[in-house]
Parts: sequence; C-alpha cells; structure tokens
Amino acid sequence: MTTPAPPSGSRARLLAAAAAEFAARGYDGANVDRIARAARLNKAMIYYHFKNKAALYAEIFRDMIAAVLARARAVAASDAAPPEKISGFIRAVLAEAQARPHFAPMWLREVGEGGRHLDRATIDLVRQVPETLGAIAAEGHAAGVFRRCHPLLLHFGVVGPIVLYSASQPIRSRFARTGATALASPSPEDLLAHVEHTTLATLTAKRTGEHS
Amino acid sequence: MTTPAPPSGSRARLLAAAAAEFAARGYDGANVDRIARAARLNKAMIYYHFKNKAALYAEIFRDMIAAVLARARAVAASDAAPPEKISGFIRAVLAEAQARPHFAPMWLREVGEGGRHLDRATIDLVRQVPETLGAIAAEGHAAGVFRRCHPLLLHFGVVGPIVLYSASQPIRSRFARTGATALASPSPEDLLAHVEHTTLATLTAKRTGEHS
DNA sequence: GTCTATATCGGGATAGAC
DNA sequence: GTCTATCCCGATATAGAC
Repeated sequence: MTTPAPPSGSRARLLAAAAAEFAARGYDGANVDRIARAARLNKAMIYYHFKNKAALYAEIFRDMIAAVLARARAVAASDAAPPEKISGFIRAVLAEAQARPHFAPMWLREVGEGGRHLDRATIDLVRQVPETLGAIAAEGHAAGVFRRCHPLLLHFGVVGPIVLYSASQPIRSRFARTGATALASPSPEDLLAHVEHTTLATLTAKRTGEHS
Repeated sequence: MTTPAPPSGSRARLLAAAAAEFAARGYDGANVDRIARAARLNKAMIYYHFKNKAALYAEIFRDMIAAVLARARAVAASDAAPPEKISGFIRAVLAEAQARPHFAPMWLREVGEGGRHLDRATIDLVRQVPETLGAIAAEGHAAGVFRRCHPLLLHFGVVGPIVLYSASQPIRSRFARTGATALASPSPEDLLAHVEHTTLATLTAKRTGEHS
C-alpha cells in the first residue's frame, strides 16, 4: 500500500511477526525487538519499513478489519435470500477468525481498550461491519421474513461468541489441564451451528402481537 | 483478606484506582505511578500494600470473578424453574458488568491475552462460571424443558454480547461522532431482552427428530 | 536493504526518613 | 502508614557503517 518497490519479503515477514506479537501481548506488551527477531531481522528494519510501533499496529489492524468487511460486503451484495446472507455473514466472520489467528485477540483487546489505537479511518471501517449486517437484517425485514432487530445487538450476538471462542483457546486448554473434563471444547462446526441458530431464531421469531 | 489491621482506606483507594487503570490501559499499559496519584497517594504505598503490580492486578481480577460466580451460584441454587434461572444468570452477569465498570474491559483483555496474568486458583474460578450455567442447562434438560446444549457455547452467547456491549461504549461514542446516527446504541434493557431471547430460543427449540 | 551500536527515557521497584 | 529520592533495567527509537 505504501511502497510498490521490489519486495524483499522483509516487510511481509515483519507484518506477520508483529501480528502474532500484538495478538499475544497487546499493544503495550508487544516488544519491537521480539517482533524483529521473529521475522529473522533486527529492530532497525522495523523503523525502515514503518514510521513507528503505532503505525505498524495500525496497519495490521486496518488490514484485518478491511478483510472482514470485504467478505461481509460480498455476502450482503450477493443475490441470496436474507437468511442465507445472515448465515453467510456469520461464516465470513468465523472464516476470518480462523484464517488469521490474531484476529480475535486483537479485536477483543481493542474493544477493551476503547479503540484507543484506532485512527478515524479505521473506526469508520469497524463501524461498517455491523452496518453491513444491519443492511441484511433490514432487507429481510422489508421482505417480511425478519422482525426488527437492533443491528448492534445482532452484531454482538454474532461476533461475541465467535471471537470469545477463537481467543479463549489458551484458557480452555488450561481448563483441561486442571482436570475439568466436563468443559470439553466445542468444535468450530458446533459454534457455527449455535450462532446461526441463535441469530436466526431471534430474527425470525414473531413479535408478540404482530400479524405476519 | 490479607491485613485485618485498622483500615486507613488507602488500600481500598488503591484497588479502586488500579481497577480503573487496568481496565483503561491493560496490564502492560497500566502505570503504577498513575494508579497511586489517582488514589491520592504515591507509588511507594502500592508496594506497601501489595507485593508488586502483578499481585495487585491478580487480586482485582480474582475479586471480580468471585463476585460474578457468587451471583451466578445464588441463581443456580435458587428454587426457580430452569428458564427463570437462565434469565437470572444473564441478569447476574449484566448487573455485575454494570456495577463494575472495569469488569468487561478486563475480562475481554484477559481472554485476548490467553489468561497469562491468571494464576491457577483464578482460572478455577473462571471455569466455574460456565460450569454453573451448564448445571442450570442440565437441570432444564433433565426436566425435559431444554434441549442439550454445550455449556461453553451457551456461555459465549450470554457473556459475549454483554461484555462487548459494556466495553464498546467508548467506540460507540466515536461512531456517533463520525456522524453515524444509523448505529444508535441500544439500551441495557434492549440488550437484556435480546440475550434472554436468543439464549432461551436456543435452549427451548425442538431438536430435529426429537419427540418431546 | 540490512546491520551494529547507542542515545534516551519511562516506569517498576526499593531504601530509608518521618 | 506515608512520604521523598533514587536505583536500574528494559524498551523505543535513531545514527551511521556496509
């Protein structure tokens, strides 16, 4: 996006290493020296490719959100029926969470942090994700198959379980290690079925006192 | 819990200030100097009352989880019917999130961090929250009013939306400031109704091919 | 583009007076 | 119990050679 120069690969390696580091330790906990070493480079290369730690973080986060948004929009723009679009949206978020291990931890943390590290442009991208879901819901409502439902609540109901599931894997391993076999981890397919079920159940439920 | 000595109030002030600081900035981002100043004390007092930054954090987190767990268990132990207990569990989590502003941010971040700052005892407490919900669900299943449902998925479906809602308030304000009036924030009551609805809809849905 | 220093500073932790 | 002063390490960022 910035330098179209002959790629040495070092920039991409830094981005990958930084994504892992930011996901594991958060913005403040991340260490540029560790990032560089993980990318088989040294610290100075980070400042050759990026203005500073903040810019590196911002680029990773923006790309991450842009990727989900692109998938979500593709679903919304398709010619499927509203319920299939809802399902597609859910699958898009889950696919993104599975494809990028840093997705869930970084998203969670940034919410916890109040979006402090996000510039206005990135905030705009973030906002467009629930808006896209809202557009699908509105389409279904117009078609008479969905009841009205607040886009943000819908969004939290989809994204919440998916990111918690994805990011909680390390903690769930520790559950197991303390001998809690009662809480075996569900599979991604179980998660998908569960989120689809809860979301569509909410959207298709008849409102009390509503006719058709 | 440690010192039964005549309370000067400084310890409590430090805990309160630290909770706010950890919630806003995370473990690594938190600054002991700022915590002390916010408590109208100085840095040395932190090390008088607590072993170090990590111990201070651990105590806050443990108390926080213990509080939710206590509420959840009270609900589970009551003599209400399973659906009312589910509703009670949801209200317990939401009440806790509203009563302690640091609850949602710290929980979210700790999940994102893989529970790195949690000792074994605290992990055990964390585990018991979804287990309590699972016990309620199992009771409903035994009574024939709920279908089988994975406790962790149930838990993510309840806690996910609640903590995302609670913690996302700063980001939602920024949405509004960029002129996105389409995404007005839902009220806590809307959230409660939504989570109750999705959760109970999932639990009471008939499984395909199930009789009664 | 990639490296080896090195400048610089913020922040966790402690010593010791009162 | 509360304070001031200080130690000291680790981490971001930069300079400058190759």
